Amino acid sequence: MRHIRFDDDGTPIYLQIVRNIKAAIISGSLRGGDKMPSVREGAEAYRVNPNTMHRVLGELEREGIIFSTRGVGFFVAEDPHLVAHLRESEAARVTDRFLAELTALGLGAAEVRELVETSLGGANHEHPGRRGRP
Amino acid sequence: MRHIRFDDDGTPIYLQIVRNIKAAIISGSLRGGDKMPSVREGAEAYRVNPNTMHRVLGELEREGIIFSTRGVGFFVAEDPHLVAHLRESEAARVTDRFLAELTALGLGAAEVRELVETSLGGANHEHPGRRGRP
Amino acid sequence: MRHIRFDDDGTPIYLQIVRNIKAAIISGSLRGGDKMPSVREGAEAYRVNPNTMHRVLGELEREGIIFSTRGVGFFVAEDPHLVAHLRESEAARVTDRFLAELTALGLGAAEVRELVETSLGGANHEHPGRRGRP
Amino acid sequence: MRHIRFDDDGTPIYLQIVRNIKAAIISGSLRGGDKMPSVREGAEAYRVNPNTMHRVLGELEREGIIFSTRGVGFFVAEDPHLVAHLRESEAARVTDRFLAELTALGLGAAEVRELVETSLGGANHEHPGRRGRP
DNA sequence: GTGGTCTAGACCACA
DNA sequence: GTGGTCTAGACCACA
Repeated sequence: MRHIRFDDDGTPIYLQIVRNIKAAIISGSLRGGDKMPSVREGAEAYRVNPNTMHRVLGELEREGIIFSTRGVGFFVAEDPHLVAHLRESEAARVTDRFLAELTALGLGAAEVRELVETSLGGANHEHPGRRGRP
Repeated sequence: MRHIRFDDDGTPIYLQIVRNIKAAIISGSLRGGDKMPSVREGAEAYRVNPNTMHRVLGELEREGIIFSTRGVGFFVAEDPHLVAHLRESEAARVTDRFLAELTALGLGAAEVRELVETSLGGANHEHPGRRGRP
Repeated sequence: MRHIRFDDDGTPIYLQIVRNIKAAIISGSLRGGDKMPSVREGAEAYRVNPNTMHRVLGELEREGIIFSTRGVGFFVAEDPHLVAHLRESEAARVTDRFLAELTALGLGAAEVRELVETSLGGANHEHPGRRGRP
Repeated sequence: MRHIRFDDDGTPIYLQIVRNIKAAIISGSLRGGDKMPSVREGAEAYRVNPNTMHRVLGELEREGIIFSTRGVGFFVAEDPHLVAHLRESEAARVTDRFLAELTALGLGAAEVRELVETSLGGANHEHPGRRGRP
């Protein structure tokens, strides 16, 4: 019998770590100016090869999320809009995956809207402080 | 430094396999009346312990998706609405997770709708054969 | 000569324990909201493996009779109709087994009724407090 | 914590074996005139002490179900009514236990009758060949 | 063979 | 601590 490989959803490890670090910034547990763990520390923490960790930091630097100071290390960028930008791009990524999954199940736009409205109706997903006046 | 375990998203393996099998039924690669792989075969295929595979099949049986005949094997139920029911419940699960993720990012209902509409507009997510006439 | 295994009546241990716990709830020695013994304590008390005890508690949870709070323990559900429901389902189970046994002995409906009436007449099986006034 | 002993329903082993042998006679797998296994064989088969097996055969002899011929062994009695008598006494025993269990659950005579009628109605428990004329 | 039960023992997340 | 998951491996009944 054929061996079925399980898909962790297939995302390469280095991108999973990238996302994990972005989540840490969005949640505020990592802030502008904070020093990142060194390649060696990060590799140990995530149990990956140092090369993989290097790739992670390189990708984050390429996206302008962190920057390096030679001989010192990597630091989180001090851009005041960093969190907002990360939030937006994560939201877009999550939404794209959501629509891809529903499409794979054979649903169309109308059914997607219906599902979203039903779920929105069930719980209060309104962001606090943005509700209309009483 | 603490070791961070990477997150397969944390879902237990047995539930991932359960979902995988449901997907096979939704996609039609597994049909009503089909014999499931035996506990031992499935365990080998998914590279898990037979106990874990048994748990998977037990869970599917509990949900009425498959049934077992002792000494013979497990079979997919022949309920004509099985695929429709699975599709619905999977869609609901995916939608709930989607809204939970966006809420965690701090988005409200209006922003969710906007994201969905933008993504729906971007690509053609209409189910083939369900579009209105021109 | 073949070794005959004696029959605990063949019921798996985990189901015997499940029934035992239901009896404790029906009899009132276990009440809504009560904390159940932990998996490890129960395993020791019933002299079974923790896995088996976990299966017992899992089955009771699946039936809605108890619920678990991670890191805290299992508790008896606080459903006001719990005892009545358990009593009914146990009575039905006992009755089904009774009729199956008599049928296996070759008895028909008329003979079953006769046996029941004879036995009811012999002893006082009337529930206390439900008899008519003198 | 106190150790809970499980009850196999408490019946002594020798009586369980006695019942088992009676069932074999009722079912016809043991017939009038058949030779019983020797004490030593029976002890091995049921995995009990020879003393226990001796007690079993003694009890069956006392009830007139088997008889012994010195130096030869035990044989099933050739009484033409043996099966009918065994059937009746087993039916009475089963019925008594049934009523005891329902009484323990707090049910009265009316509820017992209702349960029996409901269960009799559900399946066809009529003995074949005893149904009324068409 | 196939499913079903059980023990032994490890490791994890959560509180 | 407590529940939850998983592996390893044994033994059983049923067909």
